[in-house]
Amino acid sequence: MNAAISPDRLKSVSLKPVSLHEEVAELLRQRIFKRSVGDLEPGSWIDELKLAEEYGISRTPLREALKVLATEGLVTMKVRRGAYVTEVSEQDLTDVYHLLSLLESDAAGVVATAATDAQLQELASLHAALEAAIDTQPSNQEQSTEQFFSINEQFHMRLLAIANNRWRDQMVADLRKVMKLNRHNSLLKEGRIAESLAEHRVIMAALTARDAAAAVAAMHAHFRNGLEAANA
Amino acid sequence: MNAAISPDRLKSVSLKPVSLHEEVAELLRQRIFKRSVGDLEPGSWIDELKLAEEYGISRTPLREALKVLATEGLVTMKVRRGAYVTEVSEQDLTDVYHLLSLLESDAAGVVATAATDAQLQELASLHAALEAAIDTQPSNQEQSTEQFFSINEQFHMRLLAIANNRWRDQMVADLRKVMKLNRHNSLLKEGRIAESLAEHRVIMAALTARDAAAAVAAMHAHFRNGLEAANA
DNA sequence: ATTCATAATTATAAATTCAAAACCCTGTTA
DNA sequence: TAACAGGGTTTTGAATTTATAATTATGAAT
Repeated sequence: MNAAISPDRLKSVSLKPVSLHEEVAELLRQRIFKRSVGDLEPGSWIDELKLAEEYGISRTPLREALKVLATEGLVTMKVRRGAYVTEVSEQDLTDVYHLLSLLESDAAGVVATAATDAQLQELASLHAALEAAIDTQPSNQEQSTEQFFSINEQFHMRLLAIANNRWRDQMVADLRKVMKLNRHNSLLKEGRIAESLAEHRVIMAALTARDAAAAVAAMHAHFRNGLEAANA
Repeated sequence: MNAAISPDRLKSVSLKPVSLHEEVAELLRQRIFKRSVGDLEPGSWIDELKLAEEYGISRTPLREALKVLATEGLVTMKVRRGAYVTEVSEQDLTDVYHLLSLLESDAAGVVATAATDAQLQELASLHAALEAAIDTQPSNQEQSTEQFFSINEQFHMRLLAIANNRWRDQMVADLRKVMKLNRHNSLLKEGRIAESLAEHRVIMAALTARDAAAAVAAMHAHFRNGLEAANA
């Protein structure tokens, strides 16, 4: 199932070494997000001994990883009772989505105000790529959709990066993780691609016009529509 | 200096037991916030061995606590190099304050829209207490100021609670911790009490009128003024 | 004298061991 | 039959030990 972590992981996997507990945290995140039945389901108890054995490590780094995940909100720790995968209610999802919308909309406003022309150009390029991904009508529509999702994510990421507030970036990253705990985790449903593209056009226009208020409003609308689609 | 943690801490301190690493995390937070010279100053390396000895515990729970603080942003961990107290730049402070403002303003909007009449009444009571704390002109002005700060904090806390989004609460709590890393950590400067009170009046009026947009704007203004005072 | 190599020291990371709390099962009793 | 007591097992929490990376110190060579 899950291979043990190889001893030479550090050199083979990445240039800069990462501590074992962080690596384990990432592995656990992925398993939690998968939500496969019988394996780290929401609400389920996390068997430290079993996991440590699976990964071929001791309980120490595993427990450290669990504490990191707990601070991120992915697992919940009960004293003397161990760790449980956090259950996210519909209310939680709505709350988290609300905050994501708030943070990203604000970021859009900041970008409209403070971005350099070169940075706006970058976003414009990404937006153009987004348009292009749909414009083309390939026989393989799936690939086109996939590309759209990918570029869409890049656009949002780039926007946040340009807004240049590492604390917000961290918060958005954590909130997105929580969203992923849910089964309908996609922030962008299929079938909404055309609408989404139109919304992006409005956002881009507001940014280009350096109209902060409009950019905030456009991003808000983009998120609002996304939520409605997700709940449908 | 710092007394060792007594063995019977659990029963004596609180009803529900709390794990050692959480207790240590809280102690470390306080020490970091104190910013006394020579003791956990920003940027300084954290000596695990020394701290563990001071507290009379092993390195294991201490290291777990450090990982929690790292996720909160209070300390920074470098692989194979240990933990360092996070240095917050002026830029960081501005960024964090911006987010606090954003989150609390949004909360005000939510409260204006969704709070029950009883909840609004609660806030009104707190606001009245705030007015009263100033109205009285005691010979001891210090006590009055102290009371004002205390009630002010209660008001903001209650507002967040009523907005009822535990994820936002968590984020605000974390951001406030970061703000406390700074020397000018007060979100509310003395000498601004009269102005602050006036701003609160505007906020309260908007809430009572159930005017979400006005509440958001009023809270934003409240924070904007607070920042200017802090930078002065 | 400065630089590079290497040995010794120090500190972090992880594994292992130990202690104690919670859970579970069985048997007894009301 | 249900509830409770008690013992054994499991599992968490913390301490201790071990391994390894990084730093410092030492010394040799250019």
